Amino acid sequence: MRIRLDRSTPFNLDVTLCCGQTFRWDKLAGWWYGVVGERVFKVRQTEGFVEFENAEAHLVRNYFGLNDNLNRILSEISKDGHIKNAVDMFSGLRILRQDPWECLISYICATYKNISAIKHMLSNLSRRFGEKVCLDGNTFYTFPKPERLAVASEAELVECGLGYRTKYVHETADMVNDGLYDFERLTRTGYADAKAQLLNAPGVGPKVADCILLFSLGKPEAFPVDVWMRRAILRHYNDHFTRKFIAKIREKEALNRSDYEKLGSFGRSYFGQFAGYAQEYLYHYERTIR
DNA sequence: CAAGTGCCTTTATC
DNA sequence: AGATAAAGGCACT
Repeated sequence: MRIRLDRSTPFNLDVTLCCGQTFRWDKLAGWWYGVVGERVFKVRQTEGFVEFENAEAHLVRNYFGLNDNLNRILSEISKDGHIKNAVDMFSGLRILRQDPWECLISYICATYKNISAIKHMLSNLSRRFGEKVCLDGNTFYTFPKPERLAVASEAELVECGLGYRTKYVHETADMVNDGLYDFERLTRTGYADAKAQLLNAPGVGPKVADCILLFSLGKPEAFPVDVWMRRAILRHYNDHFTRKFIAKIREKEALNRSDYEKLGSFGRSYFGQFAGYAQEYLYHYERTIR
């Protein structure tokens, strides 16, 4: 099965899966394999097409954000030379629509870790607590259900390499298992309200919440600011802030909540309703070019 | 090869 | 309010 990609639907599968928004895809013999829900999606990009197996076209379109009008989004965020450069370089990078539960746990785990370590942790969690699914002779695992992580012992979670994140994951799994989060409803809730609700979960601060909102809850205005984005802002957008503020965030190890929100609202007011796309292009640029 | 640094931060405490 | 320290452990240099 395949989806045609014409000039009005730019897409770059490799960049989309490698840019650090998702952690459980593998490229084997020219095909990307990733578990989406209960199923292993098998996907590759060829001239003019996205080809896929073991999935349905509407699910592929939804997961890879192919319903978003990327040309319109890119022209809307292209406010200056720097972002235009990043957009030209990685054009076709799309924001995925990931599973909110998996995204929530993934980004709780992601705090203060590098991407390879995050992949390692999530792979451990899935292998130990998920369901085995095979395709083309390769073994994959679904992401563990909330009820499974809720009954896991903390010792088991520590063995997956979660470290101090263990109790956050465990308690958040409890909350989700108890029905405290209706992700379906959160996708229909406004950005600020949905964010406030996510912040009630342990291990979820403003940055983690923004990642969940952007990558799984369909809030393209979310503008996560991690160390790379802070660098990008210091390097290319410091004239949008006072000298004093820039000096402060240059020196400090960690951003406090109000400084974080200042940077986030800059992103939203400067780049507009698709600030999250701008963030992902700038983030990827900063990580690959630097 | 050892040791140091950094990592898509949050929370507790003062 | 705002600053500071502590919290795994792995990958990279």
